[in-house]
This record gives sequence, C-alpha cells and structure tokens, in this order.
Amino acid sequence: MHMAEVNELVKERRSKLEGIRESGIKPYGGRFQRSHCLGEAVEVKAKVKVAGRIMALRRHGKTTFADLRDGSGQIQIYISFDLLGEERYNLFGKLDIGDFVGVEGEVFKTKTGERTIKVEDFTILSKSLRPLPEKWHGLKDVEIRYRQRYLDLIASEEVRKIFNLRSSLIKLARQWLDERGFLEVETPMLQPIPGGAAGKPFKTHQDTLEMDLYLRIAPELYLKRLLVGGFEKVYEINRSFRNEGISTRHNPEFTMLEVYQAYADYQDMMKLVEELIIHLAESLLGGKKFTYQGKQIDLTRPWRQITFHETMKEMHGVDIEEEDIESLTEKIRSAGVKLEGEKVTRSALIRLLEKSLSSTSPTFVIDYPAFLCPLAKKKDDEIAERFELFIGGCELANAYSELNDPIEQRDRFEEQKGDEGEKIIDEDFIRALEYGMPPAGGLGLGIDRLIMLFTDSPSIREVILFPQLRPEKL
RNA sequence: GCCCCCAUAGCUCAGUUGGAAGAGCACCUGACUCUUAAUCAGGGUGUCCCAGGUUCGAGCCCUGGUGGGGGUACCA
Repeated sequence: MHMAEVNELVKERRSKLEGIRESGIKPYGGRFQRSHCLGEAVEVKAKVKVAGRIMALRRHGKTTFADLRDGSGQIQIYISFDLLGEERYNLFGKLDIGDFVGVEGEVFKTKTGERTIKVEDFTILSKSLRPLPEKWHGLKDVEIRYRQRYLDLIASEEVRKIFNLRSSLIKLARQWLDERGFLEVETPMLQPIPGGAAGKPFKTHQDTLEMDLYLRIAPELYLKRLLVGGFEKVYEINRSFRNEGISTRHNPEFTMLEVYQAYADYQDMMKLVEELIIHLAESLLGGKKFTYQGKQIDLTRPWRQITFHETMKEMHGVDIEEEDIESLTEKIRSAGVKLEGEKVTRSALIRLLEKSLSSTSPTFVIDYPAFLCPLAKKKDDEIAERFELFIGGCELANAYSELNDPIEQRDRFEEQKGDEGEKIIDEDFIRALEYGMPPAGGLGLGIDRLIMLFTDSPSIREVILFPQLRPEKL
C-alpha cells in the first residue's frame, strides 16, 4: 500500500486487523463450505452456513445486526452477546463494513418480519482495510468508477446488471449461431498485415521471429480464408483493436461479432442480423420495444431500408451518382460536416447519415458507393452491395456481399493504396481468393454498441469493464 | 490533435466580494439485547489535483501542467 494513502480510516482498520491476529485468529481465511447461497438462504427456514461481505452494521450494545451480501443476494444476520459469549462477541466488534465473513445459524423472522440468520458461530474470511463508498449515494466519480471498477461493482446494482446482461447477450448470440450451424472459430489477433477494415493498427514486435506484428483491426480476411478452406458458416466473437480516437462510442479495444455464410449475400445478412437482434432483445429485454437515451426504439419488422443515394439526396441534396469525390466532399462540407483531410471519408459519410437518420428505430442504409468498400461485391460500376445498420442514431452493423473475384480484389486494393499511401496488400489473401472462394455474405456487429443500446448506456465505457484510461499516478 | 467543462474529508457534495476549510453518510469515544439510511451524547479525520504567480492575505484571481468528462477530428 502506498504510504500517502494510509489515512486515519485505514490505520483504524489495520489496528483492528492486528487485534484479530493477537487473539490468535487468522483474518484471511481459506475454503469455506457453504450450505446455501444468500439468495437461497432467504427462502429456507432451517440452519444454514453462508458467507458474504458485510454491507451494513447496526450495533446496539449487546446485539448487532448486519447485512451480508454474496453474489446471489443479501440477508440480515443477528449477532448477540448471549449466543456467542463475550470473547466471540467482542471479536465480531472488530469487523467492519466490507469484511467477508462466514456465519452459521438458524434462519428466523424478526419482529418486523425480516428473514434473519441467528448467528451461532462465525468465521472471519477477509478483513478489508479500506472503507467502501457511501451506502446511500454510492460511487459517482466517473474516474474512480472506471479505474477501480471493483468499487463500482460493489456499490452499484445497476452496473452489476449491465455486465450480467453483457455476458448473457454474448452467450445467447453464440447459442443462436451454433443452433444455425455456424462454427465458432478463432483467428489471429497478432497479424503481420493488418487488414479487413480502414483503421490505424497498434504495432508490436515478436522477439524470436524478429518480426513486427499488428493487433488486428478486424478478423475479416482470415475468416474469408476459412470460406476458401471449405467451412461454409463461420463466426468469431472477440476483440479487435484500433489505434485511434477514444470517445463515447470508441474504445481502443472493442468486441465485434463477424459472421460469414457461403452462398449467401448481403440481403441474407440483413435477415440474419434482424433475427439475431430481435432474438437477443426478446430474450434479454422481454420484447421488441425499449428506450435508449429517452428515444423510443421499436424493433418490429420490417426494418426500414433506404439506399445511401436516397439518403444523401433527400437529406443533403447530394447526388452521389452525379458527383465525383471532389464535389461530393465539397457538398458534405457545406452540409456542416467537418473534414480533416482533403477527401470525403467513409466516416464523414457515416456521421452525415447519423445526423440524417433522426428516426431512431432500425434503419438499413444500403448500396454504398463502391469506392468506400474495397471488400464488397459491386452491384454495378458505382454501387457496392453493402449495408450499414443504424439503431438509435448509432452505427451498429456493417455487411457486404463479399467480393470473391481475386483480380478485381487486387485492383480494388490498389485503388485504396493510392488513397492511404503505405497500405500493404495481403498477398496471401489474394492467393486464397485465387483458389476460389464461394460467394458469401459477411456481417460485422459491434457487440459493445449493441450492449450500450440494450442497457441504455450513453457511453461505451459503461459497458466495458476496464475501459482504456491514462495511467494513474499512485 | 483542437475546443469547452470539471477536480474541496474515505464517499456524496456546499463553500458568499479574496479575509479562521464546512454538511450528510462513513469513521472514532461513550450509552444501548429485534435494528434496518437504528437512535442518543461527544469528536473533523483535509497536500482544497500539482507547480508557479498576483496579493498584507488565495479553495476562490492569473499562468503552466496532470487526470477525468463532453464535443469535434481520425475511425467502427
């Protein structure tokens, strides 16, 4: 422990710790065999042996009431001088809010009707040396909530719910895909050539191979290699990394679901993502309607579809079929979107879309300009078979009919290379396509963002246990 | 990266015109054998984020920095 942090409150607890040790009792216990969890204990009327963290203490002389909490629930315990005797009762006096304790005794009802354990014996399992956040107002300091998430979890039921839902959502998504014959796979996160998306990668180094590696910005190119290899339906749920700005919607590492299905196209992916999200909403939220940040969201099908072209024309008077990139850039600038570089980027268009899509219920924007999607199959010369899904004004998913023509793929990579400079072409990916990849639909779904939506969270940091922060000075 | 906002006790927060650092909870001492935001009596436990500056005097004003939040840019 850092000396600067040893304040009066910690000193007090340390001296209690010493007191416990002096009485010959180990303040940090080991295995403790429970008969019930607290969620169960509240239901029984018998002798129980349970354990948990002391969340509240109400001492009145020769009796003490305490609230005990474990992962399943909470129960009141009753400690009395008469039952324990002076020595044991005084030992209990050395305990504080935050300590872990195991207790044994009969469950009874107090005068006020609360199920309570009449403690016949107790075991100190862990002495806490720091005070917990205040019980009534909880922990509000956002910085402490993220840096010391353990405190946030102790203090807030709501936060615990978010991460329970997160776990359930991912489990349900896996189940749903498994049931439909999709194979879960794991592809490299350390990649020699980062591909499958636009984005700046993190660079790292492998010492024995003496090679630079990148944390993946997407699993896409590896998943498509698996289609070449003969797996027809694959998915991966895991982290991707982008060395870019951090915001309420962006964390440097984020969780994405990518799904690929042979012999399908983006229309099939549209159906798939609709069904998946509706299934998740019905399982987790109990229906298709919920609110996100005060906005009513309704997932009832059919979900609105609008082409990229229509959106731009209606909302901003920009006719992408008539314009080249330069004039498109100009019009987007004048529509109030700030642009850093010289040319319009995919994300500038997305922002424009997000602005336009005032309707908060699901909207598929389909058929993007081909120059924005080098991995998508073209519908015609200008348009690619692609959609992006927006819900609640937030981009959630992205899908294409996957380009499986190796020669065109190389050309499209070359075009991009011109735009972005040093981009390296993944030759093995092209080679794989040259062996033949079945036509396929591919989908990427931002899991963190979906969880934000389902938990009504305004920031991605609320749904990531340990969001990225600058180092703390301790 | 740029712009705006925030930082006071363990936690949640007040702090007036620049004039002796406060409250509730937590904590400590004492009383109390069915309480539950226990109660009663007493106690303030502090690097006012950091470093400078202005001033007789700075939590407050100025400059720089650190950390966080929001927006914006790059991106998903």
